[in-house]
Amino acid sequence: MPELPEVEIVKRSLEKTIKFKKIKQVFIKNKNLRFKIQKNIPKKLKNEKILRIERKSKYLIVNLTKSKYLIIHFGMSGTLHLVKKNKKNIYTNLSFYNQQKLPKKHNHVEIVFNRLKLIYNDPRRFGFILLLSSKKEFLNFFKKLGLEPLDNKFNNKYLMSKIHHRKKKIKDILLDQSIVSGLGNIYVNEILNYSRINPKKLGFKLGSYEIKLIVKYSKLVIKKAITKGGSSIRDFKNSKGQKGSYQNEFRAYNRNEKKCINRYCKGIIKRIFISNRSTFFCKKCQK
DNA sequence: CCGTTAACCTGAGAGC
DNA sequence: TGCTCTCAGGTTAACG
Repeated sequence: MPELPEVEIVKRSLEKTIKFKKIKQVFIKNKNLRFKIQKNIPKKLKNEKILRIERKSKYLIVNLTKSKYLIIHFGMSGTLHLVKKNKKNIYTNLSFYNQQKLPKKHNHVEIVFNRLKLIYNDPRRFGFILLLSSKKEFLNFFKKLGLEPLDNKFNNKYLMSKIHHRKKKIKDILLDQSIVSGLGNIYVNEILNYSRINPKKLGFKLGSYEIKLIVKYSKLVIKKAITKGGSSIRDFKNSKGQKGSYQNEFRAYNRNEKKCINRYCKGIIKRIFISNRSTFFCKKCQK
């Protein structure tokens, strides 16, 4: 579900709430996520202190003492929730998805602190939680990831080198985490609309000017999305509490049959499918 | 090596 | 009300 900006928001929230806290206990209610949760996690995490919270593309990284890294990936439907203890389960929304009513049967993991509980909830179970126990394991796990859009090294030259020989559609290329990491379906749709590039266009057909636009707007869109607290979709009804607002800025995603917002363009956004994923674009200006 | 497709899951919403 | 169908913010194994 969450792409880079949403995970970044969760990361920042966790920094304010659980950083430097000591883990008292960990419960695994259901180990069957995308990967089976290692049995020894509760034992290994007990009494560990949280030193740092980091994020790498769409992965959340909880850095513990003794070079332990708890990796959380949210898949399509994973969210984290903080529960204040003792009082009758009052939820503090950290995920920015406003799940006021927490469907408890999908609470798979609970990390208990002194007065707080951190809960991993994931109906579809495409996400996972993994413990890496050394810097070496850590580096190995992430070695295949491409640069993130906001990395200074993510520039025209880098992207050109990754794209110029590819026969895949540019949308599929941008979703490939080994090329650019952190983008997902929403933001790729947005970036291509800003760049006025047809998502079906093949990589090797893109000119250097188009590559330049993609680099520019990848940075712009991701930056703005973080500023806006990410995108919260499909839960608009629950309007209390904090929630992201980038969904109000969408130009393409979820805007089937609506007017293209690009300047001087009066085209209509259409929905098509590319690699089985909803794709929104304007035929008139995205060439 | 490359590109494409199906598969992994549950729930919400639409249409009948 | 209930049934069936489609779709959902992701990733990757397997195939040609």
